[in-house]
Amino acid sequence: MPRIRHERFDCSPGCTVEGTLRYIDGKWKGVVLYHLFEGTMRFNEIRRRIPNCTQRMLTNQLRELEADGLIARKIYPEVPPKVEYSLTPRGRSLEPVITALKVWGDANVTLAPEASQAAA
Amino acid sequence: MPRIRHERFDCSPGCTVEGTLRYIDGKWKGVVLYHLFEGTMRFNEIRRRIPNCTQRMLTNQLRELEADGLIARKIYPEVPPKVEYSLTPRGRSLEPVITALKVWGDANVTLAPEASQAAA
DNA sequence: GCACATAGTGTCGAAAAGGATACCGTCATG
DNA sequence: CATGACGGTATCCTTTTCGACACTATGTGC
Repeated sequence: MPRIRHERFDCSPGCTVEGTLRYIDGKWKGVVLYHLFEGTMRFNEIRRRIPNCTQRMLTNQLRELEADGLIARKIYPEVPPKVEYSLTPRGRSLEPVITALKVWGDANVTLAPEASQAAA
Repeated sequence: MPRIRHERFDCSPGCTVEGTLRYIDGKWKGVVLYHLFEGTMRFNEIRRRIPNCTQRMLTNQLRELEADGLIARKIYPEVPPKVEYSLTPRGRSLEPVITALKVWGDANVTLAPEASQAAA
């Protein structure tokens, strides 16, 4: 998964903004991170909290977050399998960012867009 | 332009995070907003600040930001054409978000990714 | 007449992201 | 023996996004 979005971030002063975006961009990364702030969780625990996300997508997002060093994946060699996800310090340092996103969203985002124009 | 990303944001408590992301997601929106915090600007002024963004892309991003009510577009009926872009109050309210993104980015984003692994 | 600047638009095509679905191995339960 | 839970993969296909490039209109300067 390329995950490029921008080749470099020194083109312009505001480019580090895009740089950060690179990490949380991905359809479910924001929510995943948000939930992980609550604490360590197992795969299906996260899954249940994000019902609209398919298993494949969740796996994808978790893998990318892991590759970016934002979350840690701990496998317990048991049966049935048990895998726990938690934030790394780097991931935890994103908390103010996610919080800012959430605060703005709570104030400005219409929860169900269709409701406002579903008068068709 | 669909710009959906998520159908609704009430599926899970963290979903407003994705809701906010919907507005600033788009390859150059973060930078565009960032630059507009400095003040009103003309089209080519913005363009010069984001050299890697093509004209068509910039137009696109500006149109989407406008449609989302984050920026205002003022056309002066002159020749040669003159169009000014500025933030709306709603757009300005995103400032803490963009700032949070920038702060984290400044601290955590490697400016030129290839430099760190271009040892090929 | 030609090129340049402004602020775009239109079309095309490639690449990436996302979704649906089916499948894997193992153990416990019924 | 069949089923379900766990934590995934593999494959296929569609949608979305991005980038390149050409083209528009008008007025000015040469």
